[in-house]
Amino acid sequence: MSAHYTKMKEIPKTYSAKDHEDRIYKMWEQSGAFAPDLDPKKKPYSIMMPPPNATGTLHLGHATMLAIEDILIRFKRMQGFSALYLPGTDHAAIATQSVVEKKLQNEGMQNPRQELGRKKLLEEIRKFVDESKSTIRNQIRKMGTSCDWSRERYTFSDEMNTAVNELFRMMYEDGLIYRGGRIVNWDTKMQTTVADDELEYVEEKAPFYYFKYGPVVIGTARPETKFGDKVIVVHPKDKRYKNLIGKEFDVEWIEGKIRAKVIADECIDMDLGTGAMTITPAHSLIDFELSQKYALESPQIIDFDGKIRPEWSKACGGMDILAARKKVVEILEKKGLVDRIDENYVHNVSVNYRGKGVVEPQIMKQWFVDVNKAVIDWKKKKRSIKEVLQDTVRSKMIRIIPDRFEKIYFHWIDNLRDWCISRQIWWGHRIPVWHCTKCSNSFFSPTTVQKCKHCKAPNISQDPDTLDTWFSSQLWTFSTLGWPEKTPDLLRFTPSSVLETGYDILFFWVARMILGSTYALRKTGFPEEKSIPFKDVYLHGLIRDIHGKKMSKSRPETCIDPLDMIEKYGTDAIRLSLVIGGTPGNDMRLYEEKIAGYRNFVNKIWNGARFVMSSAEPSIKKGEDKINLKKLSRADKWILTRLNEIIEKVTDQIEDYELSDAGLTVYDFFWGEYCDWYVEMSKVTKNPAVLKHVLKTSLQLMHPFMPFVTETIYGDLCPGTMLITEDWPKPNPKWNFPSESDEMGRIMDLVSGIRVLRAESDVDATKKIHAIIFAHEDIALVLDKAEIIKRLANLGTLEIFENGEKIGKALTTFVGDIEIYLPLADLIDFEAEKKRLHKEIDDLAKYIQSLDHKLKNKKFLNNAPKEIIENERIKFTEGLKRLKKLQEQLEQVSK
RNA sequence: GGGCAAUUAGCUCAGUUGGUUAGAGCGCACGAUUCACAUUCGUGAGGUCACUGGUUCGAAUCCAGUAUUGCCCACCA
Repeated sequence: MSAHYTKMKEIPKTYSAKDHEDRIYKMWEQSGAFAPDLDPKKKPYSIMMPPPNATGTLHLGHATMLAIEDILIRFKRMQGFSALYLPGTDHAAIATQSVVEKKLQNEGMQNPRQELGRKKLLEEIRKFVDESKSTIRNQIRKMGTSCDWSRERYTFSDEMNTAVNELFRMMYEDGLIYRGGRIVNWDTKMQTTVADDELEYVEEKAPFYYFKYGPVVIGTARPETKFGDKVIVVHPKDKRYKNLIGKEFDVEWIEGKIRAKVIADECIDMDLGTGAMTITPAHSLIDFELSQKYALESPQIIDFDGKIRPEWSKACGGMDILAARKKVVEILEKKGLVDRIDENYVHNVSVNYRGKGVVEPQIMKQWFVDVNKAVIDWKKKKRSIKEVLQDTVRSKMIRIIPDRFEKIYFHWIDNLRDWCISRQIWWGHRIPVWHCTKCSNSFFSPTTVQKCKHCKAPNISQDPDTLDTWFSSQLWTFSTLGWPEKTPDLLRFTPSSVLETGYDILFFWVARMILGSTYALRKTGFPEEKSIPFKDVYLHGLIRDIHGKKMSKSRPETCIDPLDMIEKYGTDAIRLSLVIGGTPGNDMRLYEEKIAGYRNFVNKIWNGARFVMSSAEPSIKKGEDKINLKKLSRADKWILTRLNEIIEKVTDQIEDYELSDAGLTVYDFFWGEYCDWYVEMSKVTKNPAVLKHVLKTSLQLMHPFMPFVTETIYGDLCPGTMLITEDWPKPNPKWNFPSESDEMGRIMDLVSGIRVLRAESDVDATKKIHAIIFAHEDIALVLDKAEIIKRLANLGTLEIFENGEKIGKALTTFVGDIEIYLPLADLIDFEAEKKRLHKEIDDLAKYIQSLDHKLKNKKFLNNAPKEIIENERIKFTEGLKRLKKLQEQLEQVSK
């Protein structure tokens, strides 16, 4: 028993991820490998991690994001970049406050806001965030994320608050931020406004009512908003109503007589409903815009709790929307004003995507960011936010991957309205503006003030509202680096190299970062190309279940928890299954069998390494894997040539963000070429230096994808070094042996040929049979590799000749010119073999015929490129050769 | 209503600028435990590339249209 064998027994047969991952992660973290090397000669590469909610837990979206980002950062770090991967968490304003309020309600509180007051509720939330923050941090670590924890940031830290206030000041003084009474989306449940793109629509079937309103019939799904309607709008070209336009009259309505007038506007769709509508300016966007246009009143009908204001109706005052709707219809019915009711009307109800509270349009004083005011110095002109948003992408300063999202992005900008940034919740950055009740002026101040800036009176109070969470998120890429101070980190790492996130967040966040970054950095002296937040945007798809459906908590059987999967299969396996098979911007299906499949690959690597390290000195001593060019066998030359090709291919694929392909490239190479062939050949004759070198290089190539298993093995293979900080492999120009590679290709085909013959006959698979080869030109090659052929094809004896008489009573095949015979006389079912040959000859004949047809087609010969024609000719002659051999075989068998 | 994506083997997906006798993994079938690995190895069956036209010497690939599925945006008085 050799010493190597003893060593092998010490290594477990299967790789147990759990036994290594935490230890390896700790080693990386403590070594300082996650922090960027600040050597000024190194080029910067940076990724700002999209911050998960501080109170959240890791889900598949995070896991995908972390896997992709970590692959990129590890790759760049190994390539020698000064690679910064900055982690952080988000205070997630509305989401977090609603979670804590709900929690307090479950603990018995009726209305936490009222009962606790602002200060105490904020304390509660802060406590909750502090307690739960470590959960997500540890889960990020579990994914193997190589981010620099010493630079961790939080969107609601004091530093971040300084940055938010500074941005607010700049925008406020530029007149970009203004306060105005406008129609906003009011969430009656959370008691706050929400932005336009935070709305979600739920389809609902509701009756659609037609009411007689004076001389016209109007249609509506919302009778409860109609108390104060006194303007009828029709299309100016509508013949039905032409003579009514401009007229006034009394109409009988819900609460008695109303003086109504008729106006005309182009915005009316004549084909919709009756072509006439009354307007409710306070609770509909279009109606509001009309009321602005024609200077109409806009009285509030529904209050902020979603109830009818009492002054409108004795019967309905204080009622909920649905109850009031019923009541109004009842009243109108009694008055005989209901024309008809369509019961099958389907419309969309707006809800807040956070918490799903019903959203009502309301007119309120809110803070807005003007997207049309030209204030940014951009390419020698003052430009608006909208213009800059468009230019950064149109001019390719920012590249969106996949590029089809650029169109979606432009479309979004075209429809962009001023951004409502104030929220009526407490958990968030407070609006740094003070109002004076005496002179009714407002002014900016980030700190507490005692007196009004204008009239010096002490009657001042801070604006009660907080900022939309995306207002602070828009600063993420540069406030994390110290802005507004010009820190070395900021100067070095901005713009980020790539922003990686899900496509569902393109508008919420990606667009707003472009907005915030270009504005703030241009204002503080950065040139245009340094003011963008990132150069590339990589958008990953959503993870779905095996049927392509969204994973949903209501169907737990379809849900995959990444942490469970890590526990069961290891982090490397889950990382691979989230990356392989996915392309940017496309959703991907995930199921447990897939993860198990990649776990098998992880184990394959483990065992490949186990073999190599047990069959040679287990570790590589310094310089020992230097390859001696003079001592290379054909097999060595083949695998080294392939390795060179693989290095080049994988590098290109990762550079091009083709991560799935890159992963598959190393997978196929390691398993299908290195293990299946080279390692098997090494069991006959081995070159330990090459064996180890290819293993070592493969580990380097696979490391970004599967950091744990590769680092674990590397630790044994190259003691004293850490894979995470190793150099990314480069192809070695000396290892280019195309002719030996071709030769080995023929040897492998030959082995496969024999295997096929064996499998087709009823020969016991374990039986060591005899084979005869006529190798012709390849005689030296086949003689050289005879032992390998014997072993891989499981032959007992092998005779090799340059040439010879065709052998009867044998199974035969050929590879190129090489003839192979398995003289198994009594074991062969010659009838079956004849049948097989007939079929093969028939298929081949058809194929040759089609080629012949093609090669006789003058149009083909005139139009196709030379190489293609040449190729077809080769295929044709090869086919003929093969056909001839098959026919000879058939003759032999038939004898 | 507008737009985007997908449609290839039983399942999940590849298929580079048009030129392969259309591939992989899983699953299935048959066979294999001599010392890296049964989380393994070998072999195989299985496809009118959704449909209809068109462009071309040549189409899974390009164009037009249709169908199915999913998503996004807008509107819904």
